[in-house]
Amino acid sequence: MEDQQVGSLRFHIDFSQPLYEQILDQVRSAIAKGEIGLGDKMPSVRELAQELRVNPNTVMRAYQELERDGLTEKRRGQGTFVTSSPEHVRSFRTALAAKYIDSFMDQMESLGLTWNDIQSYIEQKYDAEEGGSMR
Amino acid sequence: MEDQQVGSLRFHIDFSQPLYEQILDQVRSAIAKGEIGLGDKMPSVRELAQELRVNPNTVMRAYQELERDGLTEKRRGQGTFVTSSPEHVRSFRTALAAKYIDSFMDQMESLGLTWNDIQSYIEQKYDAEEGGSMR
DNA sequence: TTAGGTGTATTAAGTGATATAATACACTTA
DNA sequence: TAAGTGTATTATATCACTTAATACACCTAA
Repeated sequence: MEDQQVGSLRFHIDFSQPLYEQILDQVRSAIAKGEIGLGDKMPSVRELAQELRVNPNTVMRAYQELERDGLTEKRRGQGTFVTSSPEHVRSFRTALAAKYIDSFMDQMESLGLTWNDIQSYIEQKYDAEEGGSMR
Repeated sequence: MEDQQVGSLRFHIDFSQPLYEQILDQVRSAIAKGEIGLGDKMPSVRELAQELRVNPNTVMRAYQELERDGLTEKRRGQGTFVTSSPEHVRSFRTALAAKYIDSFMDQMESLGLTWNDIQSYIEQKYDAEEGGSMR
């Protein structure tokens, strides 16, 4: 699949998952990682839809979820903007991470794996170090 | 939701996910954790369908996937049995765990979390210890 | 004031995954 | 032979997802 750049946002869209979900995840990621700055203007619904060759309603769905998450704010007639509140980003990131981690731990438990099993695998595969990043 | 016991298998089925997927996951888990023994007979397609109040085709779909995974074997006219090969179970468990872990690490990376962030959260929440289990 | 860009809402339609239902067939065991 | 296996087929229904075509209220800049 091909990557697409729209403003400061990068997208890789395929058909493995719902389109609105991929848009949602990738914008979330960009905000969480600071690839798009606090207060920055997002692409308009119509523009992003056109760039990604997707229906405006599909982009809308992703944008509405982003606002519910507190990651964006809308200004009538002006557009959609990334929240200016670092706390909003931080708390959302924490909550989502917790959700992912809990779900992951349930999966591991269902396979009968211990925490040490997981650590072994990860440290071996990702070569994690004290204080290092994951890559 | 209510739990159901069918032979040595426990099920909790709800409507949060596809039915065949829940059946699949829960049988996998039972095999991986040894809750149902190697070589044991599984409930028949019709019996399990009746117990879970689900269509036989839905159980069939889960059973076919289990066989593709190498976790079960079918004997014509006799029924479906858990594989007698510990290696099959072990290799499947390893492969599935790797898939889960990789997907999880991608999620964490998308939120900009480091391996240490994850460790801190888990050790705090699950109170993991050296050599201990996850619960 | 006007023109064009915002987000939003509505209605209609199509597709695919999921699930149910009813039925039939080949095979094995007792 | 009878009953229990897995399997296959056909039809139907529902729901999530997506597209399409419009329309409306709001804001900004010319």
